[in-house]
Amino acid sequence: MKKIDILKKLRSSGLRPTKQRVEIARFLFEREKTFHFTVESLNKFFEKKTTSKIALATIYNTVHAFKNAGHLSEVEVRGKKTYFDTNVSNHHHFYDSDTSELIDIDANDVIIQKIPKAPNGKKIKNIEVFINLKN
Amino acid sequence: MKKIDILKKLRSSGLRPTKQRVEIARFLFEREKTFHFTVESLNKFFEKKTTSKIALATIYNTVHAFKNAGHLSEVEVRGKKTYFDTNVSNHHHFYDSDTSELIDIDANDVIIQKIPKAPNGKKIKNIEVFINLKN
DNA sequence: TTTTCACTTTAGAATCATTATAAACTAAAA
DNA sequence: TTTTAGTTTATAATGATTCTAAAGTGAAAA
Repeated sequence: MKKIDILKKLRSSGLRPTKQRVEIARFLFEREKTFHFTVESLNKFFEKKTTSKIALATIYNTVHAFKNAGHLSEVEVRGKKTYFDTNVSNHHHFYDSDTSELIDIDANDVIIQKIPKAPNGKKIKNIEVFINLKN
Repeated sequence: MKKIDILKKLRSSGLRPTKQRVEIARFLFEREKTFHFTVESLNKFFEKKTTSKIALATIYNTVHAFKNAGHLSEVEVRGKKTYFDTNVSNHHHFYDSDTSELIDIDANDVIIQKIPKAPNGKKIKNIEVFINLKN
């Protein structure tokens, strides 16, 4: 992902490109593959990089702005922490509760044949398939 | 559900049948249909019944014992509160984020035709289909 | 029956993730 | 420059959950 795209992501999220936000955005989006993270894991990463300490509140704010702009999705995982995904396309997940690891499943790798119709005046927004793993 | 079954549920969860636990168990299991609840909703119910006030910690302990014994399941819902379900059979859910309401979907009403195979030495424990609703 | 002892309940404290706050900081525009 | 709106930050507040320690309860032994 090019620098200009990073700036575009920030602008489209209503965020000025400050030093902290650019760092967060680069860490999230300058990679080959999409990935999953929690605010805690992001925070740990920036704590290790002694060059740049970013306040927890800034990480929360920035991540939420990206999420609201549609640049991040939130994954349905039982538990305390919120998992985010830089893959915002429609897709599904494996979840390994032993390692707390999420693995993406491409939307094309799941075909659902039969689905009940939505109740009383409601419509289906989206369908998430969650496959729990064991050893 | 008969009284003896209530006692059975308690015993099989490793719980002595105390007054508080019997009350909780009866509220959860003495009904025609299964239902969803949170610890908060249970607590509110017992607060209203002025005859019997049950400490929050007791509710948490009892609910967890039932869950560990397999008499309750925990539903995958994004958000702070934990949702429990007295339906412990394999099934799926609609979720209405407007009302925070969960609706059961019978396992037979969802047919999945294609599924990716589990990664590296892992097996599939179970599959949860979660259908988000909108208006 | 009384005693014992393990199990329970309870209120309140502690914890953990997250959100809010308010003061100090930054930077673009007037 | 000065202004002004937007930012970062440390810390406080919140809310769900878990822990703790003291007081309560009850089944079974003596």
